[in-house]
Amino acid sequence: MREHYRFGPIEAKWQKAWEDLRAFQAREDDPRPKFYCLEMYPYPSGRVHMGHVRNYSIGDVITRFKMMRGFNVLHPIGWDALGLPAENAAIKHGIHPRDWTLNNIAHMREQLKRLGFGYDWSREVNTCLPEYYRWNQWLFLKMFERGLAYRRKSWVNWCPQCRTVLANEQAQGGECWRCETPVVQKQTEHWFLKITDYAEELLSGHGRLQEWPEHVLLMQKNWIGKSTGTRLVFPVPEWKTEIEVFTTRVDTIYGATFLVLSPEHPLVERLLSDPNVSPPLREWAGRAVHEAHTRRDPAEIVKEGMDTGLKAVNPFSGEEIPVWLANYVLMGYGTGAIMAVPAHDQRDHDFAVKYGLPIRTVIEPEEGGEDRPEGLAFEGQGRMVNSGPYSGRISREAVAEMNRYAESKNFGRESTIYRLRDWGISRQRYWGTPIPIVHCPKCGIVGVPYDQLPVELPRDANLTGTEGSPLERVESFARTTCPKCGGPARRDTDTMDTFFDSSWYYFRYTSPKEDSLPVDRRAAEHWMPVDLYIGGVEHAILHLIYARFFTKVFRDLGLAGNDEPFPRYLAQGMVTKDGSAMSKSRGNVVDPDDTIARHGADALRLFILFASPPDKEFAWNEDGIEGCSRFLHRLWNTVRDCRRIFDEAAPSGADLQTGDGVSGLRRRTHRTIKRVTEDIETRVHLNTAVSSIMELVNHIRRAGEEAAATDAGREALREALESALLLLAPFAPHICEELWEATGHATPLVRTPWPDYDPGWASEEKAVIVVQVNGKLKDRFEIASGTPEDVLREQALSRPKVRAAIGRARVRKTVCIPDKLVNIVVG
RNA sequence: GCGGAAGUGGCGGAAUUGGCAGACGCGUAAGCCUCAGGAGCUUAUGGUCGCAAGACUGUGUGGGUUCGAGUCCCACCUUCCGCACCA
Repeated sequence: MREHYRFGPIEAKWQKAWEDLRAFQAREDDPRPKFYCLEMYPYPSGRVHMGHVRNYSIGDVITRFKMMRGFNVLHPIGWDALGLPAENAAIKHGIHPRDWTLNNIAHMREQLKRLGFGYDWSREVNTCLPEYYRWNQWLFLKMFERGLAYRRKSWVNWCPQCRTVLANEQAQGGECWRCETPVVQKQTEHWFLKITDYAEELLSGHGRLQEWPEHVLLMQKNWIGKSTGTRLVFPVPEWKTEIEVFTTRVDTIYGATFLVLSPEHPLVERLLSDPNVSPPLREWAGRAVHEAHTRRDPAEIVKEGMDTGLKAVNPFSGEEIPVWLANYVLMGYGTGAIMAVPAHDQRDHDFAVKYGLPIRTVIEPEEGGEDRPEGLAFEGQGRMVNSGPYSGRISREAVAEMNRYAESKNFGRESTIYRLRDWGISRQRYWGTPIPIVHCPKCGIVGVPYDQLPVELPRDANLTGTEGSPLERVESFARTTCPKCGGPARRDTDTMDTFFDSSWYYFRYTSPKEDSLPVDRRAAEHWMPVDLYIGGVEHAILHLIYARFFTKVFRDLGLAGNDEPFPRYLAQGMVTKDGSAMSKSRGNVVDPDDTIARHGADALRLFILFASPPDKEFAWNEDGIEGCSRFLHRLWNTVRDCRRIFDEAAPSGADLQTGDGVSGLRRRTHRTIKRVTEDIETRVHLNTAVSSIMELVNHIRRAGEEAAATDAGREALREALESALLLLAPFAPHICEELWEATGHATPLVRTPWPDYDPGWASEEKAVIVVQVNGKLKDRFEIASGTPEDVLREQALSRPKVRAAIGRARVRKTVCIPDKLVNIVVG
């Protein structure tokens, strides 16, 4: 072994060795229990960044740990290779998106290999290749057949910068999720996936996700936004039509003094088509529609509205009330129309006050509701008043009866609604999966037959970045014949949202070469579900909810048997530097390649795992990595020094049960094995696992000299040293392999089992008892573990310092906790 | 506004079940080694007071429960995150 630690050649050597060994290739016919460890696959932007390094380092520790623990581990990687940046690069630099993407992948693949991550590269998937995206098309057609994919005209979020339609989720806060440009509204036909069919199951499935962070479940729950109430119809006699509203407070209906429609409500179109409608109303409605979607800061939005002049009839009371339009009613939630109860809803109250509409109290607090604050609606439950036959009833109790009455009279029913909306997947871009649909003037919308898949992206699209869909202008692509009638027809020229790809890629890893179905059912049954999924919390809503949705669709299509893809999800924290996220715009990016060149992959991995727990933010700091680099050098030197000791007097397999200096080292070794095993296995607290390995190594250095004196000592030293290498191997695999080999092992570490600990050795022989007087620490003493309480008490009371602290005070009570402390209460 | 998470040394962070606060690492200081050091080794390192032994104090703030609270309860402050007129 060399005198000094040179990480460069060592890391290259072992990366090649693992590859030659096919150490990370997973096989279905392996009899050991399976473990599927998955990290979110990267977008091939060009370079691996620290967020990737962190994400994949965590996954690699789990992978290597589980392998050493005897599991058949599947640890795949691939590329989320379709999407906007490739196209923007093409426009900017004249490179074809395919070439740009494949070049980036080639470079990033090498970067990942240099980091020493143990992937099964034979399962690599790449979503921009037809071998992958043909299954997007296959899945789309299956969904189309089942009515899960459908086309409708709707207002869509349009990003003028990216020149594409965005899903609501991608336009949160009125800004494009990618470039933060304000989103505008357009009305077009496009494709939706009916995720709302699964709203209830996506919500109830949370019950099975106990191993998810609670806040992620909560975010999803809010996103799904289940709400139970009543649907009611208000007749509009003048137009011989009716307006349907949704309310959670049917008990307040006698206080409904007007109805409000969203400016986007379908009835508004009819209203405005009337030539007699007043110009101000027409103008206001048009403006409100536009503003409804370009809103920036919700706090700035002022409630505005106008009277339509129409009247509707309250189905319970028969009262005729005015119909208004107002900007505070959203078309996207419920029915797009509400009954306004100003006395019992703050928003309605504010609106009624502004426009002088009547406010009628119909609920009174059950006790002492005399001094209600001015200007505030009473939104609580209480006793019903002014409510016809229901007056005097308790509001909470009347709801069920009112629902039944509405249903019996056929003007309403109890109903559940969700905030979740169907997922718009059409994109007017080039670098995506073509939607496998043909538009025939005779037959209408026709799916491309399965035997004609994939519908391949044409290579020669003109990517200028100008308005409209690039595929629309590629005549050779767009012009086709109808699969049904054979007549001339046009292809759908939209491409799919790339979240479609990532919604099922984890299935594809289980059988990446399968060529008759998206996934081989037997392989899916073998590997699914993913046992641990690791990735950034920024995907807590979008990606994770879409993936859960797709898993349920796979199940319903008979492709797989699981309900949930990721029973355990670890939401990894952000990587920051100088107080903010690393980003090009802030200029605080640290390049992993530079760090590897300076300190090696092992030091980088070790540091990124050591500096904070995986689920917390990680603050980069240049000095910190030097500490880890120093630790690896120390480890190297320690092994080198110990080898000299072993060379001089080889361990003879002496009895490890004896020897005094030996037992301390042994206890520490076994305690460390226990601690590290539990930290990785149950808590995934990798930072504390690393620190206890550091402690063990530090201890070996101090104890080495003394231990070297006896046979038993040398044996204990060897045990400690080898344990340290085994425990550290998942974190810093290259140096550990090298040192493992240097200490005379023929089998590589990657094929060596994780060490077991002896519970007897892992427990303490002696306990330090803390003595408190009135809860204040006064003294401590060492005693054999398991010493009974009365002996502890006696010992504690006899200590001079304790006696001094007690003085002449009377001992009222003593509290004894075996192996821990004695607290003497005086006074 | 609603919901959630978190506040511990100069810094990143430990403290697994209510029981020694500050593990491990960084930084800092002194010393050793060295031709040299942005290398290595040793020691010290929450704060205040003290020559010292030691004493007091200390986990965002204020209360509470308890023999004992970083940990449990109540109120508040700050920061971060999510949602945001959701009927």
